[in-house]
Amino acid sequence: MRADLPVVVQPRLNLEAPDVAEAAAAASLLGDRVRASILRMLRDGPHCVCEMAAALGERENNLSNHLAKLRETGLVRAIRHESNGRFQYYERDETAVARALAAIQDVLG
Amino acid sequence: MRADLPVVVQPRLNLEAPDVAEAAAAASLLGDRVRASILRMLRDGPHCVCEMAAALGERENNLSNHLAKLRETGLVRAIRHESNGRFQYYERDETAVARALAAIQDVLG
DNA sequence: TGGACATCTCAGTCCTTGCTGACACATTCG
DNA sequence: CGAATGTGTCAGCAAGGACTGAGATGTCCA
Repeated sequence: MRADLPVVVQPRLNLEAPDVAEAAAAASLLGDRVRASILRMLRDGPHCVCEMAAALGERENNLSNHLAKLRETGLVRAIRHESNGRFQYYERDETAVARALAAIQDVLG
Repeated sequence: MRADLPVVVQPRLNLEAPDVAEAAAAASLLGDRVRASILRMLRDGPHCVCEMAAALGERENNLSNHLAKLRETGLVRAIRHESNGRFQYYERDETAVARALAAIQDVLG
């Protein structure tokens, strides 16, 4: 099912550039295996840094770097464990994640 | 509306790494402004290289490089214009695009 | 309080990747 | 055919980003 090609011989030069800044920024974050894994794991609920580091076979400080980027863009936030403040838990900001997905959907959908 | 934190004091080390390879690969392509713009513009129908290059303010060979990457991963395909073979038109492979979106949706959804 | 543990920060290094420039190839038109 | 135009390819360069190592901070427990 292929759309018909335009019948013009001259290319249409009035095509305008779409605004994909938000989608590209979100996709850029998702483009890294570690960050994509983090967001996928946090889909099922909060996890602490050491849990995710162990699951991914990455060092804790490396994961902390990636979490910082996700934190700066608002996709995740850090929360303290009530009974054990030593572990740093993270959870997704579902509103921000939904916005990111919507931006990507506008490009691909 | 925040999910309750696990009551365990010890971190759960049995967490397994999710498979995000396809999502990360797709997002990596989308993470570039030029490629994201291409996919967005092609959403509304085929366009030739010079049209998109003009719209984005990019050189044609640069666009050709990006189109090559999208072609290699199957997201777009090249088609010839019937009445003017000088212009190279591109269209999306909607099946491949839908797969890419589904992979990303599995991570963010 | 001191030690162990979990995390954060940051500079340095290395690798990846986007852009450019030059050239090759194909198609159209005079 | 030869010139002009549109596109593809590729090496080289430069900028960006991921990973590491060392040190600092904060929390729990003996």
